[in-house]
Formats: sequence, structure tokens, C-alpha cells
Amino acid sequence: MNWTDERVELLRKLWSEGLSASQIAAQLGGVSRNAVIGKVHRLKLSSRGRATAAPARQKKTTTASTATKTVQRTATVTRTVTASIGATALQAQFDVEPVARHYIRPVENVVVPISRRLQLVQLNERTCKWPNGDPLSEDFNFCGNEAGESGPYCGYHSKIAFQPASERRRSR
DNA sequence: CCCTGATTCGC
DNA sequence: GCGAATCAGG
Repeated sequence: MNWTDERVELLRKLWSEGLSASQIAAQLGGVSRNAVIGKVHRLKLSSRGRATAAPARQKKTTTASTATKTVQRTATVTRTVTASIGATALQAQFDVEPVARHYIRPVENVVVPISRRLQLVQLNERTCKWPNGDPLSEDFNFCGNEAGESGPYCGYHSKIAFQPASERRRSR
């Protein structure tokens, strides 16, 4: 894959919107997370919102380490974190979300486990993808508890999601 | 272990 | 210029 103008433009857009490098890579397709990061640096549009304050790294010194005390202090940029997680970013991920719809019915006599209340973008392949709340609401989140490899949900939510047909019919 | 971005360096 | 490898941190 080569960096066409359009791809670079999209990269810029997504990066400025706060998406992580891996997410941008996934959306662009054909490139790795590292490729995205590398490109971002080359475009000189590194810092954004806040992710990992550049701690001025220094290892892998191949060339003679001429004790150059390059105490290059990166200006202490006083930046107010723009904590607004773009709605665009959210939409971008929806087409990847496997769990589309649930016919959630009230399940009584059960204690709902403490959810980790993860954001959509924080889900892994092994985090419970049970949605909590209204997808259009600000506090929409996912259970996020350990789901293992047996399914998309944690033990508790699996029971709700995969209710026997007989029981389900009753509540319907 | 999962993830994040940052940097280096061979290509 | 590109991006895998590697590093540092959460």
C-alpha cells in the first residue's frame, strides 16, 4: 500500500480526531500500526490531545555515545486535554462490531456483575462485549469483563444472551 | 498480557 | 520515505 493523498488526508483526519494509531491502521487497511505512527511523525503531526508524553527516549546507542548532554527539553506545552471522544470515532468502529443487536429482556433474580464500563474502542477479543446503556448516550459502554475464548461475553452475559429458546419465549 | 505512542535504522 | 523492531509507559 502506498500513501496516496487521500489516504494521508484520512490519516490526518482520524489522527486529529484522537483515534489511536492501531485503529487508524485498521481503518486505512493494508498498513500496520507502526506504519501509521511512522507516517504521522514524518508528517510532523505528532502531538495531539494526549497519549504518551514524549519522554525523550535514549537506548540503542550504536554510534559512539559521545556524552552529548543534549538535554533537549521539550517545551512544557500546557495543553488542555480535549477529552471529547469524537462521535465520528465511534461510528468508525461500528462496522467492525460483530455484536449487532440484542433482544435484551429484563432478567430477574440475578445480580449484575460489576462492569468495567469500557468504551467501544477499548474492547479486546476477550473482553465481554455486552453493551450497557443507550449507544447514543454519553455513558454508553460495554461490560468489558473477561470473556475468554468461548464467546463474546463474560460468563454472566453469556447466560443472558444465550437463553434457551423455551425461556425466551416465555418473556416474549 | 493487553494496549499506547516514540524512536531508530535498514531498506 | 517507509515501516518493522524495539523501547518506554499505562
